[in-house]
Amino acid sequence: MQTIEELLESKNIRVTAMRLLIYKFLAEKDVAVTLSDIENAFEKADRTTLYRTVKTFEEKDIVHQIDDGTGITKYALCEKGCNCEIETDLHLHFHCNNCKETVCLTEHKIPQIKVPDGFVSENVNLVVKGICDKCSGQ
Amino acid sequence: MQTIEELLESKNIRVTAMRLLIYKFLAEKDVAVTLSDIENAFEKADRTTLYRTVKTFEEKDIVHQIDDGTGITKYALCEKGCNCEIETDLHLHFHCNNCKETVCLTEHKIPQIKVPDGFVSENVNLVVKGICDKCSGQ
DNA sequence: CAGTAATTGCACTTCCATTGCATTGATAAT
DNA sequence: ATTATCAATGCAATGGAAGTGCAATTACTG
Repeated sequence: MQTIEELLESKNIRVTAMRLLIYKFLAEKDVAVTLSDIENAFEKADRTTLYRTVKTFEEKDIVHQIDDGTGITKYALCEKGCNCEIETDLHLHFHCNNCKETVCLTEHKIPQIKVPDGFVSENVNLVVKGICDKCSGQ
Repeated sequence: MQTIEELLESKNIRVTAMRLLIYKFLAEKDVAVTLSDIENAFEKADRTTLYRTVKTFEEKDIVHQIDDGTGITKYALCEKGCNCEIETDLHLHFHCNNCKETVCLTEHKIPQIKVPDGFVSENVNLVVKGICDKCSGQ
């Protein structure tokens, strides 16, 4: 169990107040968030700073980007089971058509996808849309 | 074998010169196109008209929208094997990291994706990225 | 404590998607 | 045929998100 400071240092990222706050914000959310979500949570901070902080996290494999088809990029913390740098170890994402939230289904790996001869698969993005557990279970 | 006019009429869309031209343009492309692509092909026409024409086609299941992760919406004609209105009959899309083009792999159906209890799957979007046949086969 | 490099904030730009409104064009009724 | 009606088109403008340049600030190094 390492602290956030230790995590950032291990990735060669300077520890700043802003980064700690943004990391904590992401850590306490169990859904993927947009830049606007972060912006609303930190109205004092500048959009650009938030944008670049998230980009830095992304480069260092602290968060991963999610394209859930809404047209707005979302971000979520990479967790223990999420080896984003390994392209074959991608989990799927679920987008709820009801509450519009997107979650990582980390435990559900993407099955091997066959592509026609001549095509070389390097990466797979799989988004399942439907009704999430919170919205269906009432 | 029906004409384009008959197709449009069967979908209750008025046959106009613009729509015929745009349909033909889409029909002769074997890759998904952006609105800008269409715009470049029809410089005389207004962007809005092209936009709304494609939207109309989309509503009537003549074209389907593709989100290949580039952030730019692409469109492709629904073909015989493409029953877009039937959610369980979705094919996958392939985006080439080399030539940046996106194609529909209509013959490759998406395998059944299991989701956790409580989640209800209604729709699946699968984009495979890599190198396409044209770019790999030289 | 000074010097260097990275981080932050502000202003701006670009690109795509989308809408309002006036005008043109096509269908239906007289 | 002529007009009335409604859809389609074109023009202008807006909005949202992503991204960049530069100056000011903050954090590390010696």
